[in-house]
Amino acid sequence: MDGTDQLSAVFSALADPTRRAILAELADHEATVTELTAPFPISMPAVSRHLKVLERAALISRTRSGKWRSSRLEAAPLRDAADWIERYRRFWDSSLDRLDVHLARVQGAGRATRAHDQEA
Amino acid sequence: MDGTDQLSAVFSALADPTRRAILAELADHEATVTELTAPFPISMPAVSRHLKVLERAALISRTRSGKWRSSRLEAAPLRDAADWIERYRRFWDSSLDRLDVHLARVQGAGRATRAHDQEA
DNA sequence: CATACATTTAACGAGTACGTTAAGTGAGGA
DNA sequence: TCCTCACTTAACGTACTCGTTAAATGTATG
Repeated sequence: MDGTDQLSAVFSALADPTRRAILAELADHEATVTELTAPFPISMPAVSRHLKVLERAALISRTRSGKWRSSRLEAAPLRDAADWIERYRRFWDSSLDRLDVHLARVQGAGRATRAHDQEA
Repeated sequence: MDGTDQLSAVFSALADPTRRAILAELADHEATVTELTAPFPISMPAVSRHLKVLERAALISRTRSGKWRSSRLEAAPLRDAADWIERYRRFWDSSLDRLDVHLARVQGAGRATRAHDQEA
């Protein structure tokens, strides 16, 4: 088994409430480490490490702008996570007549065919 | 922050490939611990612990049938996880004309209004 | 009752996660 | 150049994860 496959890294990153909150923040706007630290009762080094985890999971990208490092949301891995979970939709979505809508979206146009690991 | 909120427990449970594979197994059929152990190169106690993690995350329920304990998939928490991720769909779903389909499903009929923690 | 079978719990070890404070790096500004 | 600001890395403690093997536990069954 791989040390850390992509999907595991993503779910693992999402397992922390602070990191989820950081992603929520970044959904609104890019932000520097200082800005991201402000809302939380933890130190800047702690936030810096959270950002590193998110970066390793490819959930954010970072660019240097002079003295500041700006973090930007990268949602592609969330798509993979969503795709994985989607397989179980039928187990909670009681109205099966919605399946067509679901399939329409999953196989929907506007998205190129991507290779998916079959894993689980 | 909470010791372990529900969503964190779910994402944390999903972060392990073995546990994801167990869920995939249970999607096909209920299974005993022995049956669930067979496909994996780990000991039964290890699987037993994975099942405990999944149970704490409410992703499975278990019933005793004589000598055996059967595990059953409980997908409700996956719905919560999916709902959380869905908020970011617009960041990877470039074709915005699919938004209506998305909204149709998210707010779709057949699902009672549920309370959602606003958290992140 | 004794034995076997299914599963869990205990005890241990290595590795990782998450927080802290203190020290290091790198880019501007006086 | 020296100082400051933004951020990262180092060092540390505590706690949790994931695996192991060995010892319970609990439920048939001979």
